[in-house]
Amino acid sequence: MSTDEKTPPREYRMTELAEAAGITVRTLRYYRERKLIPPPRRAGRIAWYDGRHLARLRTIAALLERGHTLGGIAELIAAFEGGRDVAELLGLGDPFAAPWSRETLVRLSPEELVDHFSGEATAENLAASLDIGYLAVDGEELVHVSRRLLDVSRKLVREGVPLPVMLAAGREIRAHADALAATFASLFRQHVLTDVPPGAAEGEPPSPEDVDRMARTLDRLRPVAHTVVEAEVALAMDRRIRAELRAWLGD
DNA sequence: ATTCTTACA
DNA sequence: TGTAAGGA
Repeated sequence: MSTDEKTPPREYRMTELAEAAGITVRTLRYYRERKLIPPPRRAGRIAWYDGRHLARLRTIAALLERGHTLGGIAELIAAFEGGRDVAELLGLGDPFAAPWSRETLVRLSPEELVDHFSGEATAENLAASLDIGYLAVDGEELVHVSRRLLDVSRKLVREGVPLPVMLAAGREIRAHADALAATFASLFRQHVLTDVPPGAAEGEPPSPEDVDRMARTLDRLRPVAHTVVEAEVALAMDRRIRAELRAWLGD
């Protein structure tokens, strides 16, 4: 049941945007100076802001509420935008566009998100989801990085798992997944990519050919990693279920 | 007169 | 972060 209010690409003057975001004009200007929000469109004397700016301001407010400093938020934003540029530069593009991947991005209006997680769609949970990287802000919409993760989140919440608890678990799993990815990367780096130069860390800039080969080779990690992790998790869950049952039966 | 920036506290 | 002063 989403109310179809008129949401044409509205634009805001400084004062309007500040009021909509619940901050002062001075603060708005301060955020802009600190590169926390993109520059507005300039029409002569007037600075025009749009929904993306408002969304960004809401994100900043949520992160501030959660205890982040302005400096930390600026780094997050820079890393997010910078990382995207680096990926495109390397020709990797959207990682979920790969043919082997079953991941799809899901665009959601804030209203749809509330529909999915009614009572639990709070500013804190939104900030946490942004922080983990499950959600990203794109203009006036939100983008979930994985249809499968989104579906399973809804299922778990319906099963009674509180969203904050689930997000904390997600954070934990993310850490393990990062460690797994690092293991695979190191494996390839040391034993498969032996003929590739050390890298930009301390040396000559790598040739475009090397960059290309590096990207392709690392890309071959993906199916390998998927298979190994899937099989190992299956085995681990098997062992765990047996152990839980044994403990429950009081063995 | 309005809208925004600069500069100082 | 508020605000007075000044440019366009």
